[in-house]
Amino acid sequence: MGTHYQGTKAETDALTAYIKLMRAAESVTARAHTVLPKEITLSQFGVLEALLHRGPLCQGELASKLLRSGGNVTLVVDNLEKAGYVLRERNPEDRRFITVSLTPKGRAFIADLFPKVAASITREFSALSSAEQFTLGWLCRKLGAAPAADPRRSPTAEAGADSPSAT
Amino acid sequence: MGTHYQGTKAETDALTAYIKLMRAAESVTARAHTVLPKEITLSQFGVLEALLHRGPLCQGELASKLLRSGGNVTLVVDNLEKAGYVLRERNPEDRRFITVSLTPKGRAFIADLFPKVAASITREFSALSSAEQFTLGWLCRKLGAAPAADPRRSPTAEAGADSPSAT
DNA sequence: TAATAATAGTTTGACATCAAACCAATCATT
DNA sequence: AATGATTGGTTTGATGTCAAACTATTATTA
Repeated sequence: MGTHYQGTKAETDALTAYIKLMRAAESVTARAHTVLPKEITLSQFGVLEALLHRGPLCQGELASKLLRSGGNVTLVVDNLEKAGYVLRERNPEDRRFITVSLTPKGRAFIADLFPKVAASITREFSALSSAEQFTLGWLCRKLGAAPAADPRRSPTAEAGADSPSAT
Repeated sequence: MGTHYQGTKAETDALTAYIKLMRAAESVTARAHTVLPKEITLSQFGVLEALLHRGPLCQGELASKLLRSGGNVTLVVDNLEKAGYVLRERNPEDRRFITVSLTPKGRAFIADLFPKVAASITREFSALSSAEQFTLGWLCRKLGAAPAADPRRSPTAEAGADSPSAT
């Protein structure tokens, strides 16, 4: 999103902030990503991390935690299952649900890996002071939450879980 | 990235800020995305916008502006070419380069569309004051730029173009 | 109870994305 | 000029991603 565009001040301000937001998100993710071993992807990491910190979940819950479509979760869980990191079990109460849980192998793997990723992200954020990190989080929160006074928005990326201990 | 993880304060601070950063980037993009007509994708929009505001570019330049791999640009340009929005021309000076430019159809399309997307993003950012937008941009800039005192980083997402009128 | 929602997951088709292997053109060095 | 290295693009194979159509299961309701 360039600013070779002659709009109002409000527009150039917003676009300028937007491109920086996107660059920061992409850069930090790309750099944090480098600590992942090659046998796992970022999406797979996300699923394993959710299972580690929240316990077994059904696929719909995973989809809403990760802000991804159901079809996407089906595929990512497929790949994790093939790799032996997770287990699928039909819920006998309501056979529509499938509970996904970590295998011992998966648990050992993610329990070892997560602290490394956390350290990596912490290292990235050390470019900002604690107060700056807080300010950034606060501004992002306002931005992400904003229903933005407009109807007809995509359903995707609208489920909550944005507060501190909530992922 | 949850915070059901008991790490140091620096870690929980960084992770908390990180998840908010990612949520904000995803939410804003998803919502801004909804103004795109269904015949175009976000990636294709990115290429057209770059060509509109910077003129014809070769694929390598597009890749570095958009922080994408060369192979990716090849595909996205393929699809834009099929749709009749862009044109590929070998550079006669140096036949390794391929110059990508907008067709009249492509130019009319993106010239009409861009202001709508700009307005949409501006609407999203109206959740923040002008000063807050500036602060957010400044913090994101520090974060995105940060070489983070660590070697062995991925080459991807490292090419500059982060300042105001620079995309 | 039978017909009809609604819900959870899967499948499909199109596009995106990367890394790695590859090809073609140019440059560098001798 | 010939060899070798570099550079720009393409192809391939694996994964991710969505929306939309589909299946199976449960809930509603007539």
